[in-house]
Amino acid sequence: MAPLSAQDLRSHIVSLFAQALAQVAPGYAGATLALERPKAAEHGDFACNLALQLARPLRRNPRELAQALVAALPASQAIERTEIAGAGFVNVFVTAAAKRAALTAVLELESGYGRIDYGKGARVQVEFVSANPTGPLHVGHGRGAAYGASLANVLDFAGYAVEREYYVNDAGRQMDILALSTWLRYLQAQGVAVPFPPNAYQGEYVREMAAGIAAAHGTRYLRSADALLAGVPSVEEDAEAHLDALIANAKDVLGEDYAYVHQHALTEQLGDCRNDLQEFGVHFEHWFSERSLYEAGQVARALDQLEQAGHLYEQDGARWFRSTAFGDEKDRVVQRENGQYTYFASDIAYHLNKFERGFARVIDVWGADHHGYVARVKGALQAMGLDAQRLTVALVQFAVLYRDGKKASMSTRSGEFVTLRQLRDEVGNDAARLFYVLRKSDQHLDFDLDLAKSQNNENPVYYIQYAHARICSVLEEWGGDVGDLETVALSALDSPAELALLRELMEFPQVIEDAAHELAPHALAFYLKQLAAAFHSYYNSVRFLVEESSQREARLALVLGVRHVLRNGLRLLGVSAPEKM
RNA sequence: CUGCCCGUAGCUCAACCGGAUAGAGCACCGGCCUUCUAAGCCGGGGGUUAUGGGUUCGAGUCCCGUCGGGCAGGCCA
Repeated sequence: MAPLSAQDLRSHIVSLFAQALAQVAPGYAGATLALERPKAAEHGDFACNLALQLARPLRRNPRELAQALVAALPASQAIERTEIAGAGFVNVFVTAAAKRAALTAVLELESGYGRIDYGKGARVQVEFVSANPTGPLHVGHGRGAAYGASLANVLDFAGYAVEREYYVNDAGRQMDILALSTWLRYLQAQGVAVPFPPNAYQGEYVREMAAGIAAAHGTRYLRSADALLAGVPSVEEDAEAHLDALIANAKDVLGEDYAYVHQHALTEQLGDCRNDLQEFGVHFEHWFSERSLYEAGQVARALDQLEQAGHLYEQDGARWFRSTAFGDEKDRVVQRENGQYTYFASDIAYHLNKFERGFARVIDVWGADHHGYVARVKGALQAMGLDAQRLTVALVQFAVLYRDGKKASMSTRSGEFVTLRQLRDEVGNDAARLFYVLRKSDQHLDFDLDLAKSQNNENPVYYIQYAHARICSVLEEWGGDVGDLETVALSALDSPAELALLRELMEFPQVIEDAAHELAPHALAFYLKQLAAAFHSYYNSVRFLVEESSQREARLALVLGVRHVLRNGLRLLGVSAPEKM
């Protein structure tokens, strides 16, 4: 028979059932039928629960229905046998020849094996990280980065046209606080006696930026403390008002020079963030500036649109969006009493902009602490007459670091947080990338630093990579040209371990589809562990470099196929596949 | 107080949008290196899926209550 790839084999069997269904229950011919992967090998390679699902509407005994389906199932060379089990499952056992043919497809497709057309080229935007450029990325951002990057890779592999985007919050108050913080440190370094507010950015990196400015421009930004502190309420009175007054004075006192300090701080921090992510294997097609929304008048335009649709109103001097009309708990302010737009206002404009760019689907990756924002953003989209269903917000739970079995401290603002860079330096990029996506994203993550660093069998990173390195080692020992293995006879592959491994390889495209559908890269990570386990088991059960050539070549072809899949999967997760360990 | 998320082996976690006997790893116990990498493999014990009800052929999964944990509830971002 002609080699069917795993994906083709699956759809081949689906079509057989569709034909059987059309004969047994013509009225339900259009029903969507899905094949399950049975957990237990005794249940075959595929299972169909169609009979169970049709039992009720047809008012027929499910086992009887299963009998009828099996009887109506067209013959196929790919099917060894079928059996009816349990309440009415139809278990399908695929022939060894069909499984070997799937391996042939793996060897032909190589790095393309597993790439599917599930997304049908639809444009999808994945926006992630989007941390304020006000300081180094910390370990919480790291999880969003690893999740978002892996997810985007998986979606791309599943046939979507993916665009990765980082939303740069370069317009808000937080940036002003950073600029102020930097300037205050600069003044202090110049010997000016100014206080440093407790709610300003405390980190060492702020001092470094100040030193950089001094080194490049000397005393150009030196001003008197009196002018800066004029009319500023005390910290004890109102810490936030204190900060805001200092910012206002800084803008006054520095005049044109304020823009330089602001821009310098932004450029420095964004650059640092970019480097950090690049080293982490995370890249973006677009870095989208919040400020550009204001400069292009898009914030005002978005609010006009809401205004004209009658979804805004004035109260207490502020402008509100009636988000309660769309299921939110309370209405939200979009423009403050002082005329300033809120963060929410630019977020509305940003999402309008996203939708206007024509994405079939928009995925926002947010920290779980932002879950309260989902309703209002979706509400705003609806209010503007857009289909909020096209937006999916993937909430990523926090990651908590553990060292020596104890929580490692992670407080914000105080400057005492563990940065992503520190984490990467400590455990390495591979361990960080894999550990971050080893859990379902909506699940809290306990990140065990000691485990991530350990070089032993407890560490899943090494477990998977070791499988890859072992294969490379075997192929090198063999010394032949792996290209030749593509066409060798595979009929020697017939042991239970070999058929089990073939079955694992066949599952890969389906794993990609599931991971894409569920937005769940962890499914891929689990699969790779499982594939590595099947390989290690095989490795210990049989010798590859045997005298008999057909057996030797067939086995080498099989492990070469495993290597392709391990590489493809690890690549999507941003983890390296070393050839030697 | 209100809303959202979560609760699965001693520990860390899976379970294919309701399917078959709830699965892995670690830890614990016992085995396997003169042969392609022992960072590996093989075997063993371990569960009332927090708890009480409900829905149906069938529930860890859906609905309600209770207990326990996390996160939100600014004219902050």
